[in-house]
Amino acid sequence: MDQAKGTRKSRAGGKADTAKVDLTAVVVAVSNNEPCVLTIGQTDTLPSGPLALEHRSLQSGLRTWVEEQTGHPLGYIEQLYTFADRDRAGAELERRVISISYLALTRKEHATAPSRSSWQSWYDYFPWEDHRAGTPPMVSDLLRPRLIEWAESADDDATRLERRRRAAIAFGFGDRPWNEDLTLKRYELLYEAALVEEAMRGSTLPPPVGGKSMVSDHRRILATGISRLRSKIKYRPVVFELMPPAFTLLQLQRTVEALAGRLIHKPNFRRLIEQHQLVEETGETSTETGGRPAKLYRFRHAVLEEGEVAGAKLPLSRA
Amino acid sequence: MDQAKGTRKSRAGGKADTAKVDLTAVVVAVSNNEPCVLTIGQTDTLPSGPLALEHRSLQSGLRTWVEEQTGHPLGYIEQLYTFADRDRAGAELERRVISISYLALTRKEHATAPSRSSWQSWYDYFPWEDHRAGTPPMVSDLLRPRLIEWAESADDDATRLERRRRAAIAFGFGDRPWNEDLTLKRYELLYEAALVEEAMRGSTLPPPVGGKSMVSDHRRILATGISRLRSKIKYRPVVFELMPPAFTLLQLQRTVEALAGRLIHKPNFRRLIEQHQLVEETGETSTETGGRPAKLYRFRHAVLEEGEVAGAKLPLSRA
DNA sequence: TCCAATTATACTCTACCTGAATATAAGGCG
DNA sequence: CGCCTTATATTCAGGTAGAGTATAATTGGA
Repeated sequence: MDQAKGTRKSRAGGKADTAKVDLTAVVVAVSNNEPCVLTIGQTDTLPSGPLALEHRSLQSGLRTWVEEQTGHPLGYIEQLYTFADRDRAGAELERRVISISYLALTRKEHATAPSRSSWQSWYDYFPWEDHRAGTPPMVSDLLRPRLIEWAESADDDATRLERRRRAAIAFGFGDRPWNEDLTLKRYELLYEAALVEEAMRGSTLPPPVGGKSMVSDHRRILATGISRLRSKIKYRPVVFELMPPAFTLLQLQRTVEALAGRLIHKPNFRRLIEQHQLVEETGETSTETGGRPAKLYRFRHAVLEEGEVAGAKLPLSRA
Repeated sequence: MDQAKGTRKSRAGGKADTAKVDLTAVVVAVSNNEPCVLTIGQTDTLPSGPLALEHRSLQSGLRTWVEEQTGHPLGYIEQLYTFADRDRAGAELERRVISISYLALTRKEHATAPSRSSWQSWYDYFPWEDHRAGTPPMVSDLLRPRLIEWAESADDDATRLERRRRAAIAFGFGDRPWNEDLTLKRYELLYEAALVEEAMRGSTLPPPVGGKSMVSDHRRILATGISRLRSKIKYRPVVFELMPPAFTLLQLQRTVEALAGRLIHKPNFRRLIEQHQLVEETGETSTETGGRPAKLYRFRHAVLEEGEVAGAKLPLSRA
């Protein structure tokens, strides 16, 4: 501690209390009922860049980098989390790297310029997170046995029990319900169990359990973004950031389902949307749905002005 | 943007993409039904210190600083927000300052060493946030007229309407309900209206509207912590971090009320606690309450292990 | 001693919210 | 025309939350 105090006083000079600050964005869009994240290059890398002095704020720095790297101007953004794991700093660096991550919601059509960015489905990175068609086979056939194996490999009974319990809660084993919000917890558990590629860099041991990995800790950041978004759609009307100006109620439902990774009871979904007056009819209808034409709706922007007081939430309340 | 790109390439050398990183803690305890925050010195300053290379992580750096400055080892902590306002950097500094803030919950008794720290009531800094005895007079008599004045001073009708609406939502004017979670929003509104001291540093204009201010942006950080905690007690059993090992249900209720700044319907509170099985009887009773002796309870730590799946939430759902 | 004040604990009633199922309407298409 | 598909409306039961009321067990004082 005295050491730490020492570094404080030397703030003007040394590298000890100086850091490189990186801004990283999880940019989300949904199209064709598939939730996507924006990556740059062919390298499974999230848009990011160092905070610089000419940036007026963290947010404006982030917007600048993302627009430059991907051609997407950002609308809605919110801060996610700040990471500073030691292993983020390459061994050759004498400086720590801080990574401030943001969640951004947009639509693919908003791109203004072609660029070397591309959209990837969430579920390419997290195949165990899509429960829209029921529990994915890979969960029961692959993850579950590997996690049980991991639990059993613990040294003492208490740890074994604890690991089994954590896995059961996170993945909904046994008769427990699956909770879509726990994306980050699930990823961290798989990391701890060394079942994802990132956890075993430099190792030669058993192969990872599935899902593309990403550069450095970007998959963890993506998991953080998914968790946050899945929670948030339940109590704030943020889905509409991902919708076109006019949409049918089923399109809206499918978008929510894509994000949540689970299906919703249709009549109840409509009831909630209507009773919270989140939308209003445009007067038009769409016949492109195969059956009876559906009314088109637009988001009632007034709900944003009505304050967080009133409901303004979406279903998915609990499994 | 080209400019920004330029700085990126020069990352190895210049000061442009280098920053000083500060860790700041909002340490909360409740005693005598008063929610308190830990400050150092006599200067209304939150415990804080620069992140240094020898810190294993952000959290451990924070724990080190707080323990050194206040003698309080920390238990529960969670990250709040990362700030990087330009005006945080003193004009003389060529480097940006990043401030990563945390919320910590503890009990005053946990102090291990005497120190130059002290506990201050939240409501000394935010007198408009305590609605336990009804809406405070200062809100109706002082804040409301000043906010209306501010709204009216806008240039155009749209802005005037917008300002009145925002004030009404944030403070629950008219027939709107008061929402205790909006602490940060209220502070930001007062800041924007230049009704708090921090907003008018260097100005000579009308006096601020009340409440002690803090060093630099520490009052904003405290507001962030209060907002987060007031939201969180509704869906996670974090209050128990602030309780002694054994307590009566009324003590528990008073603690929640102290945090929320509003009163709770007693029978409903007990019902919720019991039906979520958050506590278990110790078998003892307490007669120090003046009337009929009250059963003593302890927190059922098992609920933490039962996963965020089950309820585990507290009342205060909506006004 | 016994009453009054104080707090603890238990019970009830109603409105609303939620999950789930069912019924009817309006298009396309062979 | 009749069938398939999707849209839209309605109903029912269980649970939750707000609010009010009743009874129990102490202390302190008349």
